[in-house]
Amino acid sequence: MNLSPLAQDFVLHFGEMGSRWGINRTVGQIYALLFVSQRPLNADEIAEALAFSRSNVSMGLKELESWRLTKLQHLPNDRREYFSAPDDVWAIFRILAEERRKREIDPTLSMLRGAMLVTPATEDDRHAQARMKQMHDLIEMATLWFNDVQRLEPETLKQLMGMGATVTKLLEMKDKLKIVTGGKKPKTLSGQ
Amino acid sequence: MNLSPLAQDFVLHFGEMGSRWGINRTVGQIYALLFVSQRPLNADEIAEALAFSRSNVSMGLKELESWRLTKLQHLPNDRREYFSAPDDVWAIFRILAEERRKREIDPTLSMLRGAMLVTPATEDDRHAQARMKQMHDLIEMATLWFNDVQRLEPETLKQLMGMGATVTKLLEMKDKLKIVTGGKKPKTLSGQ
DNA sequence: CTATATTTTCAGTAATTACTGAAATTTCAA
DNA sequence: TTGAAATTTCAGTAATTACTGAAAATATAG
Repeated sequence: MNLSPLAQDFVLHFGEMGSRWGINRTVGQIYALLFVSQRPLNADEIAEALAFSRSNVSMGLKELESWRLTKLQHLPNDRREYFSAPDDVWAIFRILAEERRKREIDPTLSMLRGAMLVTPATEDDRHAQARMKQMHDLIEMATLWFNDVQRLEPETLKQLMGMGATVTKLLEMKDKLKIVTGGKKPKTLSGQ
Repeated sequence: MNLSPLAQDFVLHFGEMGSRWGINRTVGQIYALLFVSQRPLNADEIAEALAFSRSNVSMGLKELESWRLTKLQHLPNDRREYFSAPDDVWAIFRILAEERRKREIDPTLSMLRGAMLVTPATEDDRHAQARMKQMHDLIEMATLWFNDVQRLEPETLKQLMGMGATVTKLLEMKDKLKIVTGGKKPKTLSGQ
């Protein structure tokens, strides 16, 4: 199994990035390889193509599996397991984002929630707690929003993103629409 | 300088998270300390409060400075530099997101752009390149969107996020509004 | 069942990243 | 200027994270 320069570049890059994305190099390369491969690969093929030890590949695949980033299948007259990447290109980014939320956001949110419950003893603590509350509210809002967005269909998400900067225009429109429907007077937007 | 349990918890937690957020433990703790502190602190005070070496604090502050996450000031009759965190709570998240984009997205995007220029030699390469294009288009769209959103005023952003799941409803509204501006009477909105 | 192919686990080691202390540099009052 | 206070740099070391190879466990054909 020798990779073309095109595939090799992609795989190596994904490996380097992997460590920045919170998955390690091995996992990144394995995913990249499966992502561009036209046919499912077994663990030995992966180990050979990437020059990793068999055990490393095993661990990497296990991690990808736990994130549902592999599809597993068997070929006729072959006991070995064959792996491929899901067709959906969003999959990897959804998973990376989701894992990050779990590791990087949720613990902070719950720490801050705990801090909100403390009765501050000193003036310093009162100030500290007020600052933490600012941060808490911000993160909570962002998290709720993220949850909502994450549930959107890829197609809707695409549409939403495709609107790009017009998102502010939409906000304005929202207010205009309130006028039309006889609702409250809209606040002026501070949008630049 | 001894920290209250409340502040201590926050600072230690931010330190642990720091390494997950792409800033290191030292930098995380220093920022957290400045964030909750009511008054500016000098480097020695920071080193003492966090039990880090003076040099480590120096490097950490330099990094925070490079990200504009500190305000620097001087006190009367004191040569030392005093540091505090910007009031804006968004600041840290904006910076973290921006740094990540630079480190984690942009290099991938340019690698993929390069791959798009190659003329595929084999059927395997044709397939690999098609997959890469899918990924490229997705990342490019997300990046453009991110750039747009990043430029929004905190107030507008807050409003946008506050809408949460209704974001889909907004998409619907967009279509309805077309009807409105086209002269037809609007339907009642189901927006919660 | 038994033998063998396949996969997984894990202790040890390698590679990476973070931190310290000593020395060098900068700043500024006198 | 000068020299003491303040800050920064950096080589060496500590701590963390990733990888390997050997051994154990699991699965399946006969």
